[in-house]
Amino acid sequence: MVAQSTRQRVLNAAQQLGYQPNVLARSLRQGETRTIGVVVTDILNPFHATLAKGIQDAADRHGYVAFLFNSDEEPAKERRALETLRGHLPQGLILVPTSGAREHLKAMPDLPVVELDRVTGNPDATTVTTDNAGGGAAATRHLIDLGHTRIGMIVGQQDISTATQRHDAYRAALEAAGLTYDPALVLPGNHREDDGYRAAMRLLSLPPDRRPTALFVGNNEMTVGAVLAARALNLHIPADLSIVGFDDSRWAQTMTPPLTVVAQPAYDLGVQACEQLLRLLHHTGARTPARVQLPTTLIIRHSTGPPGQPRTTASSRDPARPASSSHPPVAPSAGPPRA
Amino acid sequence: MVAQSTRQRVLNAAQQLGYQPNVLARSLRQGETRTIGVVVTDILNPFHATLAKGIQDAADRHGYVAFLFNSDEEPAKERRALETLRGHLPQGLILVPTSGAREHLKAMPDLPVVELDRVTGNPDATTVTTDNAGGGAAATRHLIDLGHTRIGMIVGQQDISTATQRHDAYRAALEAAGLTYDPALVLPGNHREDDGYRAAMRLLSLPPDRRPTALFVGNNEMTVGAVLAARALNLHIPADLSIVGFDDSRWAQTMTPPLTVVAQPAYDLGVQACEQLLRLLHHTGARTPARVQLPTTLIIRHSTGPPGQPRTTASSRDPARPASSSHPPVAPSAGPPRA
DNA sequence: ATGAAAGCGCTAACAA
DNA sequence: TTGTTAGCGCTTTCAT
Repeated sequence: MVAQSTRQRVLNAAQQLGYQPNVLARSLRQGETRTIGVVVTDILNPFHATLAKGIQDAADRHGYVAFLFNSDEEPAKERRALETLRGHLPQGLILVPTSGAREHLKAMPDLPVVELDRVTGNPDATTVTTDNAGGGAAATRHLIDLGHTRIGMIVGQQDISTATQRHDAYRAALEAAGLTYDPALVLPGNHREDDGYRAAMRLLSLPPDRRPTALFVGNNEMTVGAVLAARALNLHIPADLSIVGFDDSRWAQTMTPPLTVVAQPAYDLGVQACEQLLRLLHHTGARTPARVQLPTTLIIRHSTGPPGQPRTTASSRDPARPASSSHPPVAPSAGPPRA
Repeated sequence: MVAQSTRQRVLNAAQQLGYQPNVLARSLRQGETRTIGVVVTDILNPFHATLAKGIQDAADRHGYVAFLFNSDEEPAKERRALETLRGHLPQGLILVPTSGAREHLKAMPDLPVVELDRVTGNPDATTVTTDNAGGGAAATRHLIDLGHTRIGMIVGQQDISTATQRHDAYRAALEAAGLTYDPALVLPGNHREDDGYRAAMRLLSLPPDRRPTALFVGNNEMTVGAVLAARALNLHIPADLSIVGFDDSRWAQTMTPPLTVVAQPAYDLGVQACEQLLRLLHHTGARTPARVQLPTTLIIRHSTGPPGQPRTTASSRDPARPASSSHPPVAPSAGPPRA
């Protein structure tokens, strides 16, 4: 409520002096920081980095700033991150939960929370996830359709919702096809590359008549390990072993052979999570919690094929084959939007 | 200065009530936020994600929290990030600068800044970088020693210090070996995968007698593009084309064939940057600015070898070769510390 | 349309 | 050792 000219002069002066309002004082006064907290499980994992980018971009569009923390898959670190975050009075929280999350969240009862990718099981929570059941089923059916009957799975920790959902879908798909679910072919891992490596080594070292001819691996990092294990055992993909991974990545697109995967829309997951959180903040109407679920897509590349003949040792045949002519050239991999 | 028992009781009560000091009020009062700002160029690039992790881990150890932003390689976004950051009164800043950074930093003259990986050229700046000159020279010499005489380079933007340093070292190494520097074999790119793809496509489409037999690619993302371009042209690595990349990664370790690279200690760079910044904050003595430079390592894998015979079309020979036996199995790739 | 004053939650300084 | 007070920079309210 000032004359235009005065307004302009003040604004100019502010500009000149490089005045920047003190966000802290403002936040303290009005009790709103325009800040949201984000805790992902592993920022070095491209899937999580992409989630984070989606969140930050969306938050920025709405005038919020997102503070990003890392739990490194460790409940204790998650707890620390949440405590640190809390001191900064975020107006909401987006969390890829560890197994300790449900407990930790009790300490911050009034904070709007969106659970992203995984879910703590809290029935009141707003969640943004992917269709893990559909993805797990599609992957397993794809292998069944190719003729595999001994399909192994490397599965994440059973206290993580995505891992159990993918595992349940795998089991259901097997049984729906009349195949028996063999617990000996299912090995757990803690979501990291070397977990996948170790699990695959064990599964692939079974005697030939019991060794799986195909592997469904429950997350992107463990898939890398599984592929390396197959290489170390000199098993040819897909002739000796078919592999389906979960979550697409440039690595999956460009490895030889390009990997068949269940793709998840990571960037959109992040954007959705942020949008849901902002909805929570604004429509403070306590209606039924939102559950957003985004679809997965089975992308069939060249790491899956019909099963080969069982043989006594893996390296006993394997005729020389050209490395690059077995599949078409690959164009530059598409990433999430960058601009 | 309270009796022990009282102290305990108060602490307990605080715990019970879930009391958490209000960081904003505290910061406002004491004028120190225990916060540092971090702006990297591309959080989706594993190199930058690793820098960020090193910084965050180090900051955490010292009781600081690091707020992470993204400039997406765009000066305008960098400016926005810095403005946002400034409002939150960080006590210092770690920046992987874009070309606009020098200008942007003028708006925040009293903020201690560490320039990370790249350098704006400000002589007063504290910097933490790698030995780009040494790395570029080692890569080039390696190719020369293998017998290559037409060595191309895909180089980053010339207003980015790392790009010019690597390029200058390449040129100097060529000339030191008595080879002529051919500008037609040097193509610029904007640090992204598709820039590398396009540049490599152009270089590799030169007539056979002028086409480079080896490529030194100036950063990790563009190297991916270059490899895919070689595949698209059905050029065999290393028989038809040797490639050396800059910056190691899991992708480089596990692609076929495993990539020869100049490795940089990304995680340590982040840690060092944070430590230097904290040193600036505490030893406020305005002595000569620190310049930390970490070494690079040439890791010779299987994407480099002696040049083949020039041929008219790339796909005219290429006898079938076993894909997996030409190099030893690869163990799970080592990453930076996670715990 | 403008000015004055109170107070957000904390801590540093001082007084008792 | 304990209690009181002022003030960080801002916004909101109320009075002019």
